[in-house]
Amino acid sequence: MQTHNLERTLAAKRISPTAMRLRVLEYLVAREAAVSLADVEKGLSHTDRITVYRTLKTFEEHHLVHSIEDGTGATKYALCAEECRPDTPHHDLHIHFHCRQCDETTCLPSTVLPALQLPEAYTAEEMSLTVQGICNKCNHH
Amino acid sequence: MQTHNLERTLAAKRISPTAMRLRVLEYLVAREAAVSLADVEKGLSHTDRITVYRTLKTFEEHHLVHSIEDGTGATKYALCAEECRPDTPHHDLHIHFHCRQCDETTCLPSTVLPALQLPEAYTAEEMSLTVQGICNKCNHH
DNA sequence: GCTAATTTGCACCGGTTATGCAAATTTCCT
DNA sequence: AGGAAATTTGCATAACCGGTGCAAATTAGC
Repeated sequence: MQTHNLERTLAAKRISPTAMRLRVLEYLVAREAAVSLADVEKGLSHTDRITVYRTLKTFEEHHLVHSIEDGTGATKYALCAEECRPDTPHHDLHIHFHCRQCDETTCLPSTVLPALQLPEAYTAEEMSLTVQGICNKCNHH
Repeated sequence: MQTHNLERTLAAKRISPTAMRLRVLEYLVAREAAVSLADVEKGLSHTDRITVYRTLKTFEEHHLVHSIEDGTGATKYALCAEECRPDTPHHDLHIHFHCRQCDETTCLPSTVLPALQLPEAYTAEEMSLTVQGICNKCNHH
């Protein structure tokens, strides 16, 4: 994502542009990796944790971000791809990569999930694939 | 797994067979689905939660069980397949299926994960694939 | 500008994951 | 079998994450 008009981004997902939401979105855009609630709280000064929490929930409900469980225990959030529409169920069917060295979690949208053959009588609705390892930055010393 | 000699199972993974560990293992064997710490605590009477917690951690360290993050917030544990050796890194490269109706999480070992093509310079060490949906039992009304 | 709706900030709760430490148990050795 | 050393257990206690209720502040609609 580049050259952001933050208000425009919020409006596209039908989110009222309050001061808090603009600050949180600005923080999300600046960061490449997925962020946790604690990350945002530390990154922005003079903010209430609960308000940030609800802001991220609002972003998620309006499909501006998607939540990621990367195994660290804390839910992380990353901006959705442009294709995510505010009214359709969004699918983040890409890999979420957690680097055990720098502890950052990143979306790998280029890696598409292969179709799965589930056993008889199982119905899949959602899926998530998390990979643990060493990311490209940490591999380049 | 069938006709268990519990002591033998523990010994194979180099775990001292204390009374507590035998009880927890017995409970794990009896259950088909993955169990949470709270499940074990409720299933066994007169047990200390912390002790069960540490017992499961010990089982995990010795590769008797593997832990699963199914999105419910609580870590669940399931017995490892026989191939898991106590000294090698264990791979639970099967699907973990969480049924949103009966709320049970099961391992689907028959469904092998296809090899992934990660982007340049990413090194994968572990991965987990969780699928949410309706399981076979709940689909059969 | 004024009213209604939404959003924010504070207090507070609950569940899960953890740690420290003394008592109990198990292991090991003779 | 007995007794010391190592491990394991149980209790107290705490950190952390996610969440709700409610009144004050802010925003939106007219």
